[in-house]
Amino acid sequence: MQLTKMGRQPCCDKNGLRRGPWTIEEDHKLMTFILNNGIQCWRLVPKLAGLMRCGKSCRLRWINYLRPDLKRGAFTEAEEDMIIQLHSRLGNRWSKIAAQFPGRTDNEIKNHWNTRIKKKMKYLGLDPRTHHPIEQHHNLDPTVNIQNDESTSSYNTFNNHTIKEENVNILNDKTPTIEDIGVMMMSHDHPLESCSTSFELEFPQNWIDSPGFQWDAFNDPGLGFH
DNA sequence: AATTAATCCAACCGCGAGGGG
DNA sequence: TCCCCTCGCGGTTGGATTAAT
Repeated sequence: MQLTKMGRQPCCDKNGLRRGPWTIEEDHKLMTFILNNGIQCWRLVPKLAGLMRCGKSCRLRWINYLRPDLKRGAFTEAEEDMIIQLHSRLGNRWSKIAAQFPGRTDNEIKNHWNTRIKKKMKYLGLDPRTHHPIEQHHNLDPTVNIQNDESTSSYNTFNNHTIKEENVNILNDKTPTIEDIGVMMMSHDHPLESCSTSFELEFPQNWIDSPGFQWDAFNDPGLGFH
């Protein structure tokens, strides 16, 4: 890759710019600036907000942590099921997947996939990339694994679901992929809408408590927080 | 209590897409 | 058409935390 010829510059001028974890003060500066001014150009944001960060870092911090519409907390089983379904169709297109989950970030979903769901699928004998069984002799026996299996907490995603009668045909025809299982569960009891009803705003308490913070600012139509 | 291993997740990096001059 | 720039995406890293020994 010939960066100099193509003119692509490093994301930031390394000299004098801070990296690493954000401080409360930095968060507050960035938040205040965006609330008051919106976002026109990320490259200008740190300069105008008085931050010694590159625009890219500011953008990431805003999107993954400061955005007021972020839904925090653990993923629900329904969300996990939906992620698996979407991943089987979209692959590692995390932003596309995240678009189906209001309040979740692509980074959050990606991390959850890499740390939890992948392990769960491997444990079930499924290839996380293809969503198909890894080896034939490790076939998932749906009648055993989908029903309650108290001995393995890794099966939780499937534990609390029963299978519709018509779906038994699917299981009889072939070894189900995790996508099949997801379809069965979605058709049964977990419409995605149920995930968002528990939507909850949880801001970093430290700067909510700080002087000058006003929830009213989020009503600014220019910011699109509705 | 100390050390090591495992896990989690925020943040960084490199790259491609796309737009403007 | 080419060059430059910004933005956004996906992969990866590394520090903090937790669990195990």
